[in-house]
Formats: sequence, structure tokens, C-alpha cells
Amino acid sequence: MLDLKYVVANAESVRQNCKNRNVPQDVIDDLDRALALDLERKTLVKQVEEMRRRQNEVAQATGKERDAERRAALVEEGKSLKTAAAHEEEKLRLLDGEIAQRLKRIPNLTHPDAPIGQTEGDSKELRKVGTPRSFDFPVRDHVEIGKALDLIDFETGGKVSGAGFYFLKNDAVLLDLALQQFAVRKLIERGFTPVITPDLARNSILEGIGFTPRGAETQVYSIEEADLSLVGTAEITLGGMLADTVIDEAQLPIRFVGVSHCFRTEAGAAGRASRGLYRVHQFTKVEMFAFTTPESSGAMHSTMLEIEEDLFQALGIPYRVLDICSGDLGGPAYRKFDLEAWMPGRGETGEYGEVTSTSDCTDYQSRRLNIRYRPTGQKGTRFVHTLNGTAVALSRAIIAILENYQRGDGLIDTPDVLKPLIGKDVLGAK
RNA sequence: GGAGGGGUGCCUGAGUGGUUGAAAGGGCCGGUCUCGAAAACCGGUGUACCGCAUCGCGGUACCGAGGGUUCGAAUCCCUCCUCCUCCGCCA
Repeated sequence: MLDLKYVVANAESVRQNCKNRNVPQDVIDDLDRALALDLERKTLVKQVEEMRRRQNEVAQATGKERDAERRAALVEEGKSLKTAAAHEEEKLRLLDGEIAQRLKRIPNLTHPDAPIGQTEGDSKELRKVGTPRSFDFPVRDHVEIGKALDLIDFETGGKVSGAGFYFLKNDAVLLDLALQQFAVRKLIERGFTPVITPDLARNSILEGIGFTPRGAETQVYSIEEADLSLVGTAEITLGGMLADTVIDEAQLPIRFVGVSHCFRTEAGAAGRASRGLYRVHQFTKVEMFAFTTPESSGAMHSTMLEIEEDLFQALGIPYRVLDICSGDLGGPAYRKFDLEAWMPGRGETGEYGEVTSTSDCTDYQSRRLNIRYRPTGQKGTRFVHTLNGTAVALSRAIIAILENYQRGDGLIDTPDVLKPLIGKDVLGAK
């Protein structure tokens, strides 16, 4: 969430930012309401603190008083002070809660260079890299390929777990594992600490990262009778690792590359349902996460984008880079870049489809998760900046590889960089 | 799942109702001593929020989290989280 002080001091620009971000009107109403409540809060805080000061004073005096009669009088005064304070304190507690609840709905500020716009189409294409290959045979999409080569089994996935689930089989398993290895190794080279995270997390952590565990439009599976949810991304668990800690500046940046399963309900996505592996309820993802000083988050964001590009270049997959527009940014993101890989089997003649995404969340997540650092040689603490980025989302990377590397005989060439990890030059042969 | 024992400041670790935001030691920072260093000695060393006569002073909160008892709680009670030991179960 944003800093209340900042919001109060910059109400107009925060309101404009909400509009640029395409948030519903009731969020803007919440902003205005929070501003009004804050004025109330300020006077109430002073009252409550003054009452508590007086209570402390009386309590201390009582302790020191030896004379029984005077002592009894002080106890009486303490009692009445306590009664009087209780009401005001309750009021303050409610007010604090209400302000926080509204504040949480307000999205992060937006990077000045991010394109302003309301829909996906307003995002700015920064560059295209690689040339989609031309095929001299009818192109198949990954669903057909997966079925023909017995690599992906959606029918059985549906039977066992429901629509949106699938079994990976045979060489698809090797491909999945090889991609994980490939990505993790690359990231280790770049100074990231590898981590395999839990697939479940406390709801408080989900909320800190910016997810809404329960409610109508939640994207999250929650565990019955436990305060836990299945994670939609390792961003949740990686960011949560340092919740409620203070880090020495010398330790920064802290970089993790995490592997987790990701679970998404995809509620409300039915209308734009996508074929095959593109939109599924469960997949595996290798995720980057970094904690930095405010000064260096921009540079880290560029690094993450560069790593993502590096991975897809190494895999030999054409892609384009998008600078995501204000209206399409998630709440915590200050700026976001997406990589869209060329998927020859998508649409009529191939289309770009999102495969990775990297966000600079500035201090939006760290404020809620209470992750601070101690600047070298200074008193006090500041909130760190957090960034996340996909290294490889297995489901979608597999789409890109199967479709781009398909051959006329129906089999799949193994991308060169994966050959040593898979041990086969061709995938899908019986 | 059962039984028991813990969670205190950067670390170790005192503290079972009244000037305790918290002893002591360590670490760290500054100083004295020294050609320099070590040792020794002296001093300092939390965070957030609020106010002000704003390089300092005052107030409020914080001893795992949240409630409760009390004039007053790190200290008593309840719930939860978490760690350790033993038993059971188990990949």
C-alpha cells in the first residue's frame, strides 16, 4: 500500500493516478473517504495519547504513594481515567482499521515513462527480437502436438482434477525439468540464490504481496479451515521470506530465484479462455525476486528484463517486449514489462503470447510486509523496494518450444541449449 | 496426534505486578593511552508515530502475535503462531 502521509500530501496526483490506472470508481471514493477519516484520526490520536499520558502518570504515582488514603484516591482516579479512555481508544482502533482497509485498495504510483492508457492495446511495444520462422508444412498448435506425441494429456487431467488440469508425459516431462534446470542455473550465474518454496502460504502474506485470498473475484485457491492459500506464484513466498525484518544496507540487493507450483482459479477468465496450456489452474514457474534500495530498483528492473530476454534468446524463441500501460498494471506494480513469445499455433497464422512479466513494485509490498533496511551510516530505517520477474513459466514456455521447434515429420527438435539437459536431439519419438 | 519446556534489544542472557525501554556480558561506534596496534579504561549504541523553543527535548506505543485481568504487566490469565525435547505415525 501507499504511505498515508504521502497520500495526504499528494491527494490530487494520487487521484489522477487512480484514474490512469483504470480503477473502479469506488476505489477513488475510498481514497477520498480515507483522506477525510485521516483528519478525524489526527485529533483523536492526540486525545488518546494525552489520556494515556495521564493514566501513566497516575499509575506511577500510585506505586510510589505510601499513604493508604491518598493511594485509594489515586486508584479511584485511575479507574475513572481508564473508563473514559476505553471508549476513545475503541473509536481510534476502528478508525485506523477503516483507513487501512481503504488505503490498501489504492494502487501503486506509476513510473513516469509507463504509457498512459486503459487497455492492453495501449501498452507500448519496445522491440521485437528474432524472426518467426516460416513453415513448409501445416502448422500444428501445442494441443495437437501434445496429443499426437503423447506429451500432454488434457482428457485425463480433466477426469482426475477437472478442466484446466493436465498431465505432462514422456519427453514433455524431460522438457519441463530441463527448462527448470536451465533457468535456475542461468540465474545462479547472475547472483541469485536458488530456493524451492512452499506452495502454500498464510493469507496475511498473500495480502502483503497484494493478493486477495478470499472474495468473489479472487484468483486464489484457499484451504478449508486453515488460514492458508495455494500460491499463485512464488512471488508470494519469496517476498514473504523477509517479512517483518530489517536488513543492513550492505546485504542488498538480495536476489532469489524460486521454483514453485502456481495455482490459479482463473475465475472470470472464462470469456477469454485460451486453448491448451495457455491458461491452466496449475503450472510450475521459476521466478526471480529481488529486494533493493530505492535508488537501485530501476536498474534491477532492467536487469530482470535483460535476463528474461537472455533466456528466450538462448532458447531461440522470437519475442517482443511490451512496456505495460497504466490501466493494465496490477495494483502493486510501479512499472511492468512483459515478454510475449511467438506462438506459431496461436490464432490463424501465429500470434505473440505472454510468457514472462517483470514488475518493479517499489515500496508498495514492503510497506505492507514491513521489510525495511538500515541505510549505512544513517539513523532510522527505510522500506526496501521489491521486484519480481518470471524466469520461465513452464506451461507457456512449453507451448513456445513445441510450436516453434515442430518439424514436418511431426516431431520436435530440442533447442540446442537444452540438449545436454535432456540428452535427446529430438522430442516425441517413440 | 499426545506430553513437557521455551520465545526479551545486533548477539548471549537477567528479569514473576510499581520510575524496566528493560541488568550484565559480548559486538559495534567514539574517546583516552600508544610511533602504530593489541590490551586496559571512559562514554555512546532500538524502532515507529506525534508535538515543539528541531542537529536537541517532550509524549505515545512496542519484551513472538492478538485479546483479557489490574490504578499499574516483559512479569498474571486466555487464544494463536513458532522453536526445542520425548512418544506415536509416516514419504
